[in-house]
Amino acid sequence: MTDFSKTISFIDSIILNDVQRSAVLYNEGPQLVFAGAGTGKTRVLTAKIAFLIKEIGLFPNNIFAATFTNKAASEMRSRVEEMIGISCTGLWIGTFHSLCARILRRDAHHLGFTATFTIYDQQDQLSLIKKVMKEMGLEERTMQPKQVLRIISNYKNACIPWEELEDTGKSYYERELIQVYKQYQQALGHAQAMDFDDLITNTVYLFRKNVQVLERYRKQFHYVLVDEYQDTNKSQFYLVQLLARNHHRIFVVGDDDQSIYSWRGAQIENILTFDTVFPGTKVFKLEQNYRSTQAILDFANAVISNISNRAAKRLWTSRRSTSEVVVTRYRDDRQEADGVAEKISEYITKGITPGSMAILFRTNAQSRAFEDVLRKRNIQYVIVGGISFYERKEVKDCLAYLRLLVNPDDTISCERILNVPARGIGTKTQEKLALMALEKGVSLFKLVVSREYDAVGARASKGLEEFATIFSLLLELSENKTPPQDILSEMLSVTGYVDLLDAEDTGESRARLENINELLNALTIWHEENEGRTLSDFLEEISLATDIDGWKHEKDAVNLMTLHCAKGLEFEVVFLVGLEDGLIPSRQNFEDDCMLEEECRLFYVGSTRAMNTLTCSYADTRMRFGSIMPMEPSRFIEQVPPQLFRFVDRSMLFSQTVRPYTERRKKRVVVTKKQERPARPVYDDFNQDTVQYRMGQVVAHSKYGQGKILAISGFGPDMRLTVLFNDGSRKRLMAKFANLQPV
DNA sequence: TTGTTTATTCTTTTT
DNA sequence: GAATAAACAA
Repeated sequence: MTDFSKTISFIDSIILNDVQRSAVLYNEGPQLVFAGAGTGKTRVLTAKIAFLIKEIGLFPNNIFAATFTNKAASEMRSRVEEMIGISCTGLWIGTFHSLCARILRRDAHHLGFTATFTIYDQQDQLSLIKKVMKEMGLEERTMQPKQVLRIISNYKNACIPWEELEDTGKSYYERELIQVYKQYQQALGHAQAMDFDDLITNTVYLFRKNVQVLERYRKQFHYVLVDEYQDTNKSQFYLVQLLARNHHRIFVVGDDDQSIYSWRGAQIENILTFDTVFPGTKVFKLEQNYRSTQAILDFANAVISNISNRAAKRLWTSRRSTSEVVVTRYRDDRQEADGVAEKISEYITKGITPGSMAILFRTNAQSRAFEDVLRKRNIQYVIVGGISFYERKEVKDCLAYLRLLVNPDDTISCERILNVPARGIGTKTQEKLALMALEKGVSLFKLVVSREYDAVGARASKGLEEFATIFSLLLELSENKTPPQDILSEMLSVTGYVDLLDAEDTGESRARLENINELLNALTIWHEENEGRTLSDFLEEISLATDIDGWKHEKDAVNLMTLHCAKGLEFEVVFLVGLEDGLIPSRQNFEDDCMLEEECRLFYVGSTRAMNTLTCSYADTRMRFGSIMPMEPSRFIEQVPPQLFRFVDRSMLFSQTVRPYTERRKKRVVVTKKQERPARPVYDDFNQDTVQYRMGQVVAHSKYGQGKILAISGFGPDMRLTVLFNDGSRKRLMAKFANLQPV
């Protein structure tokens, strides 16, 4: 055993429990740390890195640490720096994608790529696959591009190149698919582009193909650490194995109960069979939860207990419960949103910071109802994730211009902006140009800029000339090392992009201009903070940004995000909403037991985000796909013993209110499994002092006389009634002051 | 070729 | 209900 007695004082300065401490100090070989939710995983990982540098004497750049988000990476980096008081700029910490991009920028020339290759996001991938399929004459009807992309992604995640698949296709369909895969990869190559999967797989291919390169990195990385190991896929596993196979200095942390990314190729087996791949693995189990109260943990444990194949563990806590878990039934999604918002404002009044509360949902589409109702109540909120800033049309247009300056082979970007803003280069001209480019063996962009294209129509010819002129100006600026924000603003004025939006002058166009301004600001700030780095670095950074990366925990804003996005976070108060069959578990996963289990784990992940208060809810009906759908409570809720939560039924509060969809509701009542529902409605203490009203009801007012209720909005103390009185006047009244008497 | 309208699919989840 | 594709007029 190595003697670390002299190190005790350093490690003691970090608060660790016994298991955490021994996991940090162990230095005899491969380590697998099972870290349940809220057990201080990040702390262990950070302490481990600090220990390796400070006590084992590794240099920061000897360490390869893969985290799940860039945000986690930069936080860990600064925590390590705090612990050891040494700058850790050399530390290789980041997502697998960022780390691989870094390797590939340096070494992808061995694979025939330039150092400035472009990273294609999902939109770009889709455009490219559609183009490839069109060239092959495949109908989108027979093969859905998205589906094709998913299959290709699966191949890549398993590190199976198309070369291995050629001539193995059993059916016509399969053979065509493999051809698409081949064409797609070759198109990526021609465009000097890689998609997200390529970043990992190409790194693996590089290491497999080129032993010298692999050896160089093996020598550099004395230690490999992986966070969220349960969410790694096969290619990531190969990568880790290639780096650590010889020295076995590997440390992985994860929790099989929180594996929620199998649809992205993640293999839960990676963590469950780790000790057979790395013999002599020492397993550590972190089971003390520091986050949640007993009630929340009991609830979560009950949720996860329905899963068959899991590593044995039992979370415990010493935190006594302050409140019970509540499950609320609502009539529809709007009432749910309103109920949650109402609770939130109650908590705010009690002095709980909005920033310590979160609303978690299964799909991004669910956020809208909450946004509306929070805005109405003047409660600040942030949506974490969702439609990324960098995915907006106008932003992507700008980025496409910049990308072309860095990578003239990037055909997808070129096609995107060749006619944006419109300059008379229509689809027909573009098709002609594509053909010419193919014949001459140059990229579309090079063809146009060098003006080597043959005759085209007069209008198109003028447009192309304009495009070429614009770019010769921009390229010149770029070569003269003009700051990127200046290049961009030059492009915006010379193309007339801004003028067009200015002229439009609608709410939408103004929002777009604002986004463009924000992009200019972001570029300026980045340029100031990253002296010496190139435009290519900026473009990479934003392509690989994770949803959570841009999120700064604001004190005054309630957080809205998907369950996936919430992984690794914690909040004092959590609202888990939309707990209905079809949503969670998602309808698409009904058929597959493995996927159903994953949905269950997702529910578990959501529940364990809560520190003090957990409120779950579901609705009887919900607006989906533009129409109202009847919903059933999630089967996962029904699997939890009823004594572990308090059931509150608010669905009967008003017989009819916002939407009069009586027919659907009648139908729905028949379908209801009455016995399986927790008994009779238990009315929340919420509404005791308000009177029940319904639409169409005839009421009397002390001053205005008799009238009929036309509409009801809000509820509880905020309920407002629109009443048509017999004298023909229409009044909007606060229910609690109006004192209306039923007639 | 461009800008309108209409039809259709779509929602899981993300690097 | 929104975003995209197809269909159509100018």
